[in-house]
Amino acid sequence: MNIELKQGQELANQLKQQFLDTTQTSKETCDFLLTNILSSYEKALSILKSNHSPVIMLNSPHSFTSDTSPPSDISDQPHKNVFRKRKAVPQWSEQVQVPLGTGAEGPLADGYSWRKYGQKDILGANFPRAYYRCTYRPSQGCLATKQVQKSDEDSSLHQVTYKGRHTCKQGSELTAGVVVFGKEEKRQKKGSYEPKQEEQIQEPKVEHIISFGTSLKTEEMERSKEVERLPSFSFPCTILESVYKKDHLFSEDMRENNFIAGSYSSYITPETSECSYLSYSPYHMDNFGIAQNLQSSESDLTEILSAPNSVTNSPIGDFDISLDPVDFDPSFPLDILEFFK
DNA sequence: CGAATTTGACCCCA
DNA sequence: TGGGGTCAAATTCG
Repeated sequence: MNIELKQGQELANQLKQQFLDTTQTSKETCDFLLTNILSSYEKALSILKSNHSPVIMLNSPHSFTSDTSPPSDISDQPHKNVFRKRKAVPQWSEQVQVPLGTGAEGPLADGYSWRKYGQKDILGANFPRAYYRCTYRPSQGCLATKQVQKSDEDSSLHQVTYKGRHTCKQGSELTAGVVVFGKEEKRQKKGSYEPKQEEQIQEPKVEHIISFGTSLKTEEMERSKEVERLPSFSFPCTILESVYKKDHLFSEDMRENNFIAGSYSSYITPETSECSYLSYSPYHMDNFGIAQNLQSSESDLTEILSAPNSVTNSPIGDFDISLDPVDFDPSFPLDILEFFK
């Protein structure tokens, strides 16, 4: 796997050089490089995938709606600058699939310490929804929260909705690859739906997890409700797309609080044309050696990438622009260059 | 014994 | 008014 990744890195570097010298960049060259990069990643990730890693499936990009967004958000304020600061709490959701028979019956840690503060039976849902907030909320004022709800259809599937960003500095000095599999449910109380695995797993944070993409995340942060609800938004099959659940939003002010969205490696399988799969496997990613400090790098990138938006007033359009010139496969992680920093 | 979880009550808003 | 989200006292864990 390391070989494949190394190769991908090399190819990405070549591609980077091509970008730097756009006058001599041929479409064929880029195409070739990208094809090989994708191939390398596909191989590497398939290895990961077969390693009993929990799989995170981001929600289908085609299900964008505005369930939780005020319907009047656009229509009522059509002339407002879409990039105005919004105080909406950034929120997004993921579907976390936990492999059976691994001892991990619940959603695995996402790199943060969470403390459960409530559980609620949800109308129409077979399983209750659990509410978590950052463990360090009292001490550091971190307002990040998440909700976890088991899927009705597949009990191994958990819908995880994150709200807010972590502003805390968690105990991230733990050894990489902390294995939480096998942590047994100790309590057998009735009504205890949420496996304990969910809690107090202080993963080494994103530094040990392949980044989902700095540039991608930045774009996410540039998004507003209005943008997401534009009907013309139709990325065919991208990680970007799948990140944005229909009824959840990314607020542009996410960057202000060092929000981390890229905690998972991502890839698209050839067979998967409608959704993205994120292999969330911090336990097997030690070999990547990719230590990204997203919290420190994203603000700069945000500045860079947000520039076009301010001109075109169309983040979506900017996406296209950023992809088209090089015939980017939309499923290809946009942050490939950052990926190998 | 401090920290985390449970769980019924309470609050808010559509 | 009811459903979803949060609070906080009681309970359990380590």
